[in-house]
Amino acid sequence: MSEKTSNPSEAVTSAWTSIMRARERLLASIEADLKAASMPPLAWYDVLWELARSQDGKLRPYEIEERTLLAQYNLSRLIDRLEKEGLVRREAFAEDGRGRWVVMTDAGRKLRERMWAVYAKSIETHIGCKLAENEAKTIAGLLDRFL
Amino acid sequence: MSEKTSNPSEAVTSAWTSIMRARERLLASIEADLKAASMPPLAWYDVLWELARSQDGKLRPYEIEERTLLAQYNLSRLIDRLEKEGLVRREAFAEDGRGRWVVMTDAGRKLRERMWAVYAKSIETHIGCKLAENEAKTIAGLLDRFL
DNA sequence: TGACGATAGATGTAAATGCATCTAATATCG
DNA sequence: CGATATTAGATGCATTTACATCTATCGTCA
Repeated sequence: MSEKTSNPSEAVTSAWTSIMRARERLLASIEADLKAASMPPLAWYDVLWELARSQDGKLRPYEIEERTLLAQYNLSRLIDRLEKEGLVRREAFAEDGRGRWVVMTDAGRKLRERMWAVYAKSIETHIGCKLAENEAKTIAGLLDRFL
Repeated sequence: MSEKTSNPSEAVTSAWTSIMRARERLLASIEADLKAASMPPLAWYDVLWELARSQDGKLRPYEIEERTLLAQYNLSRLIDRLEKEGLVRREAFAEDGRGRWVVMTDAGRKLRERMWAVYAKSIETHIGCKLAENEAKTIAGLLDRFL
């Protein structure tokens, strides 16, 4: 009859708060490193990275949306900013008049690489240094259960 | 001589992206549940919870800041909103003219409890259901290394 | 075909956030 | 003591985000 859901255990609750806090702390550290290197925010990297790893350096907005988990309206405006900086450009999508391509420019590729140099070091410093290989795998394995 | 930091391993990088994505997804689900129940955002809960668990139901802003990882200027304005809703009130801190107390009101206590009913169920549904007890402990243990 | 609902993406407006800076009070140290 | 530095917290302003809605196009089905 009743939609009974038992309350979360102590361990589950503290797993959740650990996820929130770890992410908060780590993101702040990494963003700080990027900023210290005069780089744009991490969200820019995420989009550029999805484009870089795609087949032709171009994706539809909705594809980027799926891969980055950005909200549609946020992505739309993020693309505006990237475009304004010359890192991507929008092109028509012939097969569907509603669609667009987001195409990475050379400047976009270059910036992504420069960002990765900083970002990679930052990941290693803040995360890699504190985890054994198998621990990192454990984290990824368990957390991917939520995707 | 050189500040050599080796690049992060595949496993470390994917641990990081897993943290980001899991948090993103879970937070979105939980916030959606709260909103569906006409409740304020999770950040309100975090502050109210810190107040509720404190000795006298009151804390200094900087204490809340430390415990929630909110930025000082964000917290200051969040307290504005809470105060406007009658959930907390600011009081003078006698021992230091610069300081303030943030005092939880009865309405604040009540709301926190109502929020917890929703929040707890949400945690259990989205997280608890997908983790064994020892897995939850593993996550918390590993992620707390970053705090 | 043509009406209708669904989908891709953009956008106006309000709210929240980030950044820099400000005020007021306290601590430090010559 | 008095000048200076530091700390707690607030705030003006620009940027970003959330929410709702809009436009344009497409797919479906009578």
